[in-house]
Amino acid sequence: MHIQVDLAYKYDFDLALARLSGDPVNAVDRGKRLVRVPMDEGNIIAVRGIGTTEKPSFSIEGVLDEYQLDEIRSIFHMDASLEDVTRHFVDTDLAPIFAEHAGTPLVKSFSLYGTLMRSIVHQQLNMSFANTLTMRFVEAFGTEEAGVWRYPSPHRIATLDSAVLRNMQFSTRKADYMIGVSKAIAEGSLDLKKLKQLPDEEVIQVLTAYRGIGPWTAQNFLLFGLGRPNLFPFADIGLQNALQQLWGLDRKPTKEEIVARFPDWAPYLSYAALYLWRSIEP
DNA sequence: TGCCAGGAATTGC
DNA sequence: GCAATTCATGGC
Repeated sequence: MHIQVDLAYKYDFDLALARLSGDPVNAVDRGKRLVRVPMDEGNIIAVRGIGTTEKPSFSIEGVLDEYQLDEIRSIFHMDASLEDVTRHFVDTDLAPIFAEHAGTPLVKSFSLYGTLMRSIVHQQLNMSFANTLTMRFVEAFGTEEAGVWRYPSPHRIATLDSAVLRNMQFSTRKADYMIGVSKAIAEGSLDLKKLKQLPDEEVIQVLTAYRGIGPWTAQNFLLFGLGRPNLFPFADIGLQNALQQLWGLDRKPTKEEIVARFPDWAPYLSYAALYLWRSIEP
């Protein structure tokens, strides 16, 4: 079955697909304007762009109920207006990049656990190598169905010896982080779904209590895992580079210089981050 | 070749 | 408390 979803605001699906395809785990076909989403319930839902940026329309394909349709709309940010966000930044220093990439939605990750594992892998590694490692992790321990990869269960990773990951070119430290967090989830002491109900600060407090999860990883989880609108990972080197370029600095901006802009950008700090990242992507 | 990469923990003062 | 150091390896 397929359901058509039309949006009344500007939405650039091709940009969304471009960003999603940055992670090779995602089953994106930019030519067919299609992405297939492995749902937590086990089924796979395809989202196909059948409209334009100015007149966005989507075909949601697969067996799904009302709950899953809501989930898809939430993941792809088809449930709130991007116009409000864009309008908010018109009078700020970020106006040019919001104009250039207008309609870029905040698309969430397809898996909460995957977001966490991927974030740990990406800590202090270049994107290319980090993506290679993430894909290697998923292909070794995850599952695949009809060309769509799914992150492994935390239970599977919890039982691994760190040497196994070490042999796959993960650092011993990263391996310990990933296994440790997976154990907490497998044992039930860490429930990622429950974090949905907590405010940002409490989520950060809960997550950073675990070895390997610092502020950047926790903020990343809030932003791309839970889709929270007001997070800015100021420790992110990519964001620092984007701001250095935007502001024409010959050095990286200081934390103080970045935080000084927050009053203007709030309550949409996540979108400031999203569009800044977008501004330095090819 | 040496520095950097979508950090975090540990150590040193 | 905060800065410096360590981790670990591919990319350029």
